[in-house]
Amino acid sequence: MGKLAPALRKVHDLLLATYGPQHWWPGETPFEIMAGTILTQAASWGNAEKAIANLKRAGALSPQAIRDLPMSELATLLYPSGCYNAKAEKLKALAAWLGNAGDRPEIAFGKNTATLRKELLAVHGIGPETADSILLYAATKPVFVIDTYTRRIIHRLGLGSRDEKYDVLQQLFMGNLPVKAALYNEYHALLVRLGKEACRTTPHCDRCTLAELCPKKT
DNA sequence: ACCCAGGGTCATA
DNA sequence: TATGACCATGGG
Repeated sequence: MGKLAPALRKVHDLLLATYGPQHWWPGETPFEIMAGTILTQAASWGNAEKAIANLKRAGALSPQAIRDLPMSELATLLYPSGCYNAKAEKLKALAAWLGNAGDRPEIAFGKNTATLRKELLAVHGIGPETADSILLYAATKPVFVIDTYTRRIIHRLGLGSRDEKYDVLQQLFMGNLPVKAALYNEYHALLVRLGKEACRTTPHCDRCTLAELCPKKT
């Protein structure tokens, strides 16, 4: 456990006391969660949800169905989430990868975390944040997800530079907190919740929930 | 009329 | 390794 363990715990506890449990990731099946991680890329969750609803309505929320759909029809279903042609390619790649495990995420998730992460990163459309979101929220692996909100908040708290590498930020959390999926799940969701509230619009944390923890402005 | 949203890929230097 | 264009819709 590193030196910043107390600070990071304090942030978590304050956020949890303020906002309560976030109940992430919304989604009824592992595959729905996996699809969601791709559809929400650079898109609001609301728009991603519309695309998921379209897939459900079309009976296309399964790897097999996505492989069978023509690209143009798949893209049409994804329209509300933006970047729909790019995302159609990404879902095709995800569905192809799941095919290697007999279309059963539980089988794929049986591999050790490091191996699984490498495989996910090799899939077109899956980068570090998406891979880790899948590992944490679909596979329930203890992996901390780093997103743009997290970067900003860590910087505001004076715990890291703005352009820190992904792996470094991830280690900041995983080296200072118990390695538990339930904790990482809630923590990341709370950081996103906070990011939506105030930490984006205020140059300093005056209006922010974490104001008491932030360095005071000079 | 911008800027951003629970990013990632690809081309270029 | 490190920027920048691009994907593209919808809400503030």
